[in-house]
Amino acid sequence: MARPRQYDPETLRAAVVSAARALLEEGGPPALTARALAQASGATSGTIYASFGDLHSVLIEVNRDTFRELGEMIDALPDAPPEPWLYALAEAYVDFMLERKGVWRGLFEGDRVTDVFPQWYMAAINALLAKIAHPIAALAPSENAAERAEELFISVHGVVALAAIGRLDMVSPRSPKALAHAAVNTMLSALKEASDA
Amino acid sequence: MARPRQYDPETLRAAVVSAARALLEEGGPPALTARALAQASGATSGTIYASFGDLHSVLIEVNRDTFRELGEMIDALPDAPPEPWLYALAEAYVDFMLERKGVWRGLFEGDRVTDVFPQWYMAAINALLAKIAHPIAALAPSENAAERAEELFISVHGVVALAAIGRLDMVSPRSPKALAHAAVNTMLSALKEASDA
DNA sequence: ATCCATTCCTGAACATCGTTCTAAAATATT
DNA sequence: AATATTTTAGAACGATGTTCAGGAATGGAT
Repeated sequence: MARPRQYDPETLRAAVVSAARALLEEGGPPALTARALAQASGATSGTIYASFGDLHSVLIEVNRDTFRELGEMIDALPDAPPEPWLYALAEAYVDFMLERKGVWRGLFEGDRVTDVFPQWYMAAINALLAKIAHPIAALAPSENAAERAEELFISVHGVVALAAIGRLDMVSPRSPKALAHAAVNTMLSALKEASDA
Repeated sequence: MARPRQYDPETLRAAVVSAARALLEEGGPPALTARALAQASGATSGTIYASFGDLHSVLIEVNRDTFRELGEMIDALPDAPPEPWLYALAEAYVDFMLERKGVWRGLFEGDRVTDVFPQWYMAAINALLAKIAHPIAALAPSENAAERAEELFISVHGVVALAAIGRLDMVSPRSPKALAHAAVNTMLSALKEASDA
């Protein structure tokens, strides 16, 4: 007793999110406009708003996808002893994010709009931190691995943050990967120094 | 033989830059609009455009001011031995930037619009890096102090980057200052480990 | 078979944005 | 006084996110 749906909701959602990712990669957050999204996904802006509420929600959905992919990427890393695995994780993380500069900017630019982030958002971050903490705990049992993991993540984040917006060269001529490697190396050296003392 | 200037150019420039800083602090880059700037500075948007060319140039001038203030702040730090001085620098840097979150966002968000940054821009960054490298060189003469300085800056940048957009709490419950302190501590430990070996 | 209630979808409309540009304003010179 | 010249004001343009009035399309009721 109503006009039938012209778009399968899930298909539409997927098409919009996929188009959003493409737009983000093309021109960063400013390129993620309602009209461009409508054009690229085949629906009209009104339909997108009916489905997502606003543009920011589209971005959130892109981020959800990105976190899922990041998790899969990490799970696919080959097993290795703690030290090489940590290097591999850091470099893979850098590669992952810098292949998605536009998405990265969507994740980290702009106002924090919600006080409380979605549960899956925090879960994804905590999973990543736990994966960093694990080899650290193995290497330095007397250290607070969770804290060291936070610090290491933040260091690598600094590298990616500058690289993603094309400003890393203002600080260092080295590549993002080399700097991420150095960050891991510094943390590992510090862990050794702590256990020496 | 012409209509007299209604605004002293330098006064106007200063008023606009000052208004721009206030708007940035109020609401971040999105609040830096031509019309709000006109309202707050007493001139009209047309006059601002005649003087600055575009809004991005206003932002650049705000950044110039900020770099100048940052330099003055660092120069005013009390003398101290290398280690405590480095801790003091890191914490002062964090304070400085987090007192200026809006300005910080203006500095690091958005597209890189120019391939080549103004000379004073790079000079300011290099001066900061040199000031970090100096105590490192004193502590670990066998190390590449310039590279270690780049790495330490990037780590602290990671802290500030997350804190400035209100997302540090997603990664760590610790304060920005505590995390900056930890970054310095980790670097110092790594330097010691390197000279031990 | 016709009509209606219901739902879906489109696209025009609104306020605001950066930016441009036409004219008005205001003086110095002729 | 008239004109030339420069400065300023603000309307105008295209684009933005978002809303919403109304057209489109069906199932059920008559």
